[in-house]
Amino acid sequence: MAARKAAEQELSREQILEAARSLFAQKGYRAVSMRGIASQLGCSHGAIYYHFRDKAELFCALVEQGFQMLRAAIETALSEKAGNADKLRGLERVMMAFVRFGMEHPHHYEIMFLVNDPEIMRYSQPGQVQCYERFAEIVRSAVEGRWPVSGGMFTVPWSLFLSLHGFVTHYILTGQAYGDIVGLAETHIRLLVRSISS
Amino acid sequence: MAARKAAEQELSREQILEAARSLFAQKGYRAVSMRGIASQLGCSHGAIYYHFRDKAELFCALVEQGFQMLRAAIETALSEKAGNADKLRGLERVMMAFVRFGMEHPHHYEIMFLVNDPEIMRYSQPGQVQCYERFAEIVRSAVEGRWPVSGGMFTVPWSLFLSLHGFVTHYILTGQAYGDIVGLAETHIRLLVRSISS
DNA sequence: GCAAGTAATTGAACAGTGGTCAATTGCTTG
DNA sequence: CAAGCAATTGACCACTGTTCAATTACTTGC
Repeated sequence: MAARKAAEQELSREQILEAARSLFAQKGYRAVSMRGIASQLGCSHGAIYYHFRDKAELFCALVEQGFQMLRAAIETALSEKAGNADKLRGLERVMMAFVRFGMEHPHHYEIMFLVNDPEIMRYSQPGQVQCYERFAEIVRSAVEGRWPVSGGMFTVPWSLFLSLHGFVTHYILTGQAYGDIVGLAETHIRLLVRSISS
Repeated sequence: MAARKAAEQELSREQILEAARSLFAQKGYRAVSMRGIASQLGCSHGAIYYHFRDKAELFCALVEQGFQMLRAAIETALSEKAGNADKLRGLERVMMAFVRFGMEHPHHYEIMFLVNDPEIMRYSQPGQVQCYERFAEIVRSAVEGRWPVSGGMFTVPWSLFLSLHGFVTHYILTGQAYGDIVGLAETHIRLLVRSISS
């Protein structure tokens, strides 16, 4: 006792992603229901399951887009009229870009780095690995010479990342805006860079 | 068409907390249902609502206990045959204690520092503030002299905390055990302390 | 000793969730 | 034009947190 829509109004993967993106960005993962997305699209919730296996898969498609955005933000920050001489400043800018990205796309960040729902962890997220690899490369390049990079695992990039991660995580939770914490972020990052520049 | 239990078998707040604690510790906040807790207690789910307003209030009661544990862990670490001479080592031990606490009580930590459910954020958590104040005090005391503590907001303790927070957050998410990451934690903390000891 | 009142418990009911699936339909191809 | 396919529907299931009238055990006043 159901029907099929006319070809013009048929549901596309892209349309679903777009509606879902705006909803997830407003309310976060759990607060958005498949029925909610469907009603925004003007279709039934069952239809979405034809295009995506479940809510998690739908969401993870958006997450991968998020990592692409982050990579772009990092490259942009790195190439800002780089004082190539001072790679540490470049690193600082990259770290700021990371914080900024997290604060300006909190719900993206949340799922990219902060989701423990098994239903989401099922899906692998290659974008995350790529993103971190790039960051580590930038750190290594900035530290080169000042620090014994070889000899055992070089965990400095990882420590820096986790320290930024803690910052972003906390301020996302408290719902603050990027503008409110730029100063604190700069102080935080300067302290971190200080620890590797001596 | 219901009944009341005999006085001997009546439900106490403590019993509920105990059952809930073990369940939450195993499965986390969302994966535990009120009906699940009730069935473990051998009562109906409605009965719990007589003792706690809602699921969030029940959980937050456990969180406050968590902060008490954390404070105790910090004090213990600080008083471990302290080389009072070297307060930086004491700080390192306190930071390790923090990481250890997080890793050994991941679900406690999760709700103490990682919950964004509005339903839980409604309840204020005084324990968190107290805990951080104590930590900041220890940092200030360790840094005294080496660093311009006065003059503007002294954000170093906050930066250190966020950097630890990022570490714990990440490894809780990946479900690792404390033993697996002690080494990494030590490296991380040494890097952080390095940034304030120069 | 008994009646009234209170405190605690129950389970049905409600509105919501994610997910499944037979039935139905529009479109496409032979 | 008939057969088949692809897309959509909405009833349905099992579950969630929460509410609340009804019921009962215990306590208190007389």
